[in-house]
Amino acid sequence: MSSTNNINTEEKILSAAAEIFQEKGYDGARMQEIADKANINKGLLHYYFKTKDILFDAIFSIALKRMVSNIHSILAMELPLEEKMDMIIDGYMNLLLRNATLPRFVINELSKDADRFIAKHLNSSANSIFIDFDASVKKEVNAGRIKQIDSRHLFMNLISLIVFPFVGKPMLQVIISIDNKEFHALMQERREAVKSFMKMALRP
Amino acid sequence: MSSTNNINTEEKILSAAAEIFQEKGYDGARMQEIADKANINKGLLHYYFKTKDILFDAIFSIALKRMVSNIHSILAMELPLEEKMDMIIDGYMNLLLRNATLPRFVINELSKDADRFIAKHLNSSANSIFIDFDASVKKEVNAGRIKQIDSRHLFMNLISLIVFPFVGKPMLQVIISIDNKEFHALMQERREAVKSFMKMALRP
DNA sequence: GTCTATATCATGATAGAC
DNA sequence: GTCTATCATGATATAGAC
Repeated sequence: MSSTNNINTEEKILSAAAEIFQEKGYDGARMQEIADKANINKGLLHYYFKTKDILFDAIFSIALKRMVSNIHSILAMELPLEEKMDMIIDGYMNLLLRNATLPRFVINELSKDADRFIAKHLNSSANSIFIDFDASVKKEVNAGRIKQIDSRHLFMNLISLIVFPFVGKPMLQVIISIDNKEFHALMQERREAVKSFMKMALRP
Repeated sequence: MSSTNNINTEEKILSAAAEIFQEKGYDGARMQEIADKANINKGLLHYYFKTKDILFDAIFSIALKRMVSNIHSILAMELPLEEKMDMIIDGYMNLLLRNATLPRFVINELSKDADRFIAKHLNSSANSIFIDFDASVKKEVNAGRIKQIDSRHLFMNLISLIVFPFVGKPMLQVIISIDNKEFHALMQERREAVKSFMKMALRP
């Protein structure tokens, strides 16, 4: 019997649902397609997750945490600014090279009703960790070790350089006209490219 | 009678559809909601645009062109690299400050089936304009006027810094924890922030 | 051109046998 | 737990009166 089967089936569902939801979004995803991908039928799918919303929330919650927990834990560390930034670059690039559609999914669903999702899925305690980053930047600026810059723009620049190429891939490919293979090679190099670009921009 | 009414109604539909599709995407948009926003009924909506797909294509085509035509025309110009980049920053930031949801919409729908959309909506002649940018960068690098850098990464960096904050707004707000008002103020400053960041990074 | 009413179909969800 | 119906809803699309 089936305490083992339970787990296998539920995991099969979650894994299938993650793929479908990430690829097509909540609105585009079909319970039938998720059931097919998990090799079960709709009835059983609804047995494990009563509604599409409940299943979606399970997937989205994991995705959102994956997307922000890295950065929160790094920002909370006691480290020099440069090391913090390098760690963020390494951490995110590793994550995104493995799961390129994650940020687009999170951003999209978040943008439908950000407040609701944040309240629902995030321990609001995670608040205001950014003030540490801000303090780091001001310290480095005052010590003359980096150029004067607004820490919020600096932070946005950092995240933009890392995340956007993955999110905006289809648009970038239209403009630059490179194929998937070239694109992938470019992303492999990008970890170091972003690190050096940030350092170049900040040198006094 | 109604040659005037035609135009007004069609424009009302296009304007309503643009709002709804951009906000909710193809899958999330409802013909009923578009009809409501245009102050007509579903029957009339289908009289002007036989299917949802046809209406969507009309909207998406405009959005895609708006998103890439700027940049294509600028890249095609005979101008020093720095001026080119400043023009791209100004052009895009103006566009996005006026229509912040445009890039997310384009990227999303594009990512569903990039090839189909590109073939359908873009004169494929627009190809390979990027080689001009590449040549500009190499010239500046060889002349020692900017730091050594891969032109494709440089281009990605430029677009990322401009576009991502608008696309990733909900996620950035989760991490930085700023409200809409602060965010808007930040975007107002950002035009100059990006210009100076790019120049700082490239100085030899 | 514009409206109301309706056909058609797809989807999320449930009921009930095994 | 798993499956096979089946229901109920809501969405696109059409028909036909005005």
